[in-house]
Amino acid sequence: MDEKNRLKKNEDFKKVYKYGKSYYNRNLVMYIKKNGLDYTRVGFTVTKKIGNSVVRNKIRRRIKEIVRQNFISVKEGYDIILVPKKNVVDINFQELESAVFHIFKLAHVFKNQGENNG
RNA sequence: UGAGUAAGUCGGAUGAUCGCAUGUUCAUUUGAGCAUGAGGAAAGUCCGUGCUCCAUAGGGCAGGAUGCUGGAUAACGUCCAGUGGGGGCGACCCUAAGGCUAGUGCAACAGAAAUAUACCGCCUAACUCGUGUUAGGUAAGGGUGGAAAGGUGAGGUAAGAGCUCACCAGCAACUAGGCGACUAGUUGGCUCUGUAAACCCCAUCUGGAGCAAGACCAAGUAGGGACAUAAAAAGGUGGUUGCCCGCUGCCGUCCCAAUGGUAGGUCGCAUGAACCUAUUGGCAACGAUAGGUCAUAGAUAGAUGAUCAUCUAAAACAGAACACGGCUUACAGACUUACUCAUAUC
RNA sequence: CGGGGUGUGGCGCAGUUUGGGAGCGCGCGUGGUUUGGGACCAUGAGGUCGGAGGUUCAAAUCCUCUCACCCCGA
Repeated sequence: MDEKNRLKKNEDFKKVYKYGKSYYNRNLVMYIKKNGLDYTRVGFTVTKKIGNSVVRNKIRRRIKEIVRQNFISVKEGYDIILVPKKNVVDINFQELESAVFHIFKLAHVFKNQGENNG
């Protein structure tokens, strides 16, 4: 997972929020959109409702680590934004990992799954 | 041993695997090695500075801030040493603490009366058999209130009253000590309600905005920029934080595909009112001199995480965003030093 | 990062400037009216004035600290 695989520009975030499809479970919300490139970019949004800056940083780092470890099995050509919900504060790393896997399967972004046309 | 007061320190550690940011060396397409990598409050943004820009920051008014004294400091609403007041047996702690005797305002309800007074009461005189009525004196006692015109005691009086005296409190002047806040003493007249975190007065300070400040490079897009004061300088029309004075642009001409500048990028950006050691001035805050240290966070969707093992067990509050000096607020647990009181023993 | 505002019965608000009685509308309870309901009439309950401290005789109001929410600028 290189620097180019990070979603950074505010303009790109706005595009995904506006035109992308959304999936959710009890811990996460995911926005996804085809970007027309040959690689996938991932961004993270942790809102102020989650907690103070220490809590927000910890959650963002954990999600980033989960995505980094499993990035090799994600399909190319998508912009993805992950937004944690408030109950993420109370769950541990393994539960968060299974929540991320669950939402990736819902959106069909793993390489052994079918096409997502979002 | 128990209870307490003050000051200060730490605030998870070590190892292994994967991964991040910056710097540097080697390779120079990918990459590899090494070093470093959040706090005591980084927080709140409550003050003060540095730094940057503003075409008016100049003068005056208004507004704002501070408010016992002396000192420290780049500066402060901070700190130190004192003074007065308050609390504690004590160690010690708290203190927006200038001026209502410059002026104005306000003081509900209760109460007779709220800055002036006579409801009950006390006393005297007249009238009445008498309960009492009328006129006058009084501020001791009662009741109301946060506050009723010094307090306590004695003398005095028809009853009373600083009316007189003693002590105490307060005020003014003088003398002595202290740089000063103030303290001590003497004398005097004889007493003055509270509120300035009410307007206000006095003393001191005060231009505004803020690193998303601002400087440089510069796609797209768009026409833009420079100079001058000639007939008149009067006038008109704009700008200049609330107002006035004052200051200033335009009411002309010329030039240019370059100029200005958005997205984006580079800088600002970390060597600083820095830290350590020694000597030295000062009660202290703090300073002076000499030597030494510095890659020791510097991002821009924003770097510290995940798993395992051991200690003892998972640890509190909490994450730099230009920097610094303070204040305030949050904080599991552990520890150090000095002092006070009580009890017991020697 | 900077600037500004709000917090008062269950809900929406006034009162804060100039300190002394805590109020208004809707809603709620009870009674009346109606064959019954609505509307209407009468009456009643319900508030630590976001929290803590201070000034004052007295604080929703003045001052300081603090918490939550909302809006604006770049």
